[in-house]
Amino acid sequence: MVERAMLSKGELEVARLLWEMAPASVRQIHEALPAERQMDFATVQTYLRRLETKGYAKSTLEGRMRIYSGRTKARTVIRETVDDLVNRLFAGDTMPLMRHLIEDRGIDEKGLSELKELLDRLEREGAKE
Amino acid sequence: MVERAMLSKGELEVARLLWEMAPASVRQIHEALPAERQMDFATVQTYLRRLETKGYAKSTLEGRMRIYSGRTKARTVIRETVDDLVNRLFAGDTMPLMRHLIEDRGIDEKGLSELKELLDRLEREGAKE
DNA sequence: TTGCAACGCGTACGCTTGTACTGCTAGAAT
DNA sequence: ATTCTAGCAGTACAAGCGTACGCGTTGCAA
Repeated sequence: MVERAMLSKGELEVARLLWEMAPASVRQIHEALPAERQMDFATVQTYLRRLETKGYAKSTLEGRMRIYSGRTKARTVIRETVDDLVNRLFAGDTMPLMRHLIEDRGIDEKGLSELKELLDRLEREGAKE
Repeated sequence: MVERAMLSKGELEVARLLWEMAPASVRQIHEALPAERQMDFATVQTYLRRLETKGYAKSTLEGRMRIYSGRTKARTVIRETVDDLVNRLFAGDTMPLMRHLIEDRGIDEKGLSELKELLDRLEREGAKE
């Protein structure tokens, strides 16, 4: 596994859109940003360039437009990011985060049943070590 | 709610220890750092100072030692931090994070049953809106 | 009583991040 | 042919962050 520099908060936001939409032009990503998250076109450009520099994205010129797509799986980045958070905020223990998510943020009906299902399945398979 | 500057990753680590141990001296926090997380004494000092500046901690001089304790509840900071992560990485949707935690990180027997209990309780109370 | 070890406090400094401007260019419009 | 437009690449730059040195001080050991 290549050692990649960790993504900053801003980069993460852009990366998420990239995973969702890739391949995508700068403009597409820029337009996909949530309205309240106002950000300059050029800023998005910079983020994408940095993502590429750090090895998280690749791009090609399509005519005069640069088209980006991801080069690292979302899942990998998510794992790394969440791991880092859990380490720093909970000394590596997942449960407090889980508790927080469920108790403090609350989940809706659908989430609730999905979770229960997930847990049941895990139980049947035997909990991971 | 006072507008506090967000905590950086490093600050979070120190803040966590502070919540656990407060009231605590710089040295106590420094020693409580996990062995592999090598960090200079002076660095811990700086973090604590910054935590205080940002309004997350308060301190008093006890003889020649500065004793710190938290001034914001852990729960609040955790909420803000996790919210931020969820927003950036999952567009504000909690479920993917939950799924990730359960499926990709795996949980042990104990966690599994605790979670199930939690969910059952929630279900009885009626899922949150 | 002299010196050292421990501590706080101020300061430093290079790196990263957030945010954006500028100059250049190629295609579109007039 | 000339001007407008949209996009890229490069550059900028202040604020924040990670990390730590060094000075002045003080309680304790010798």
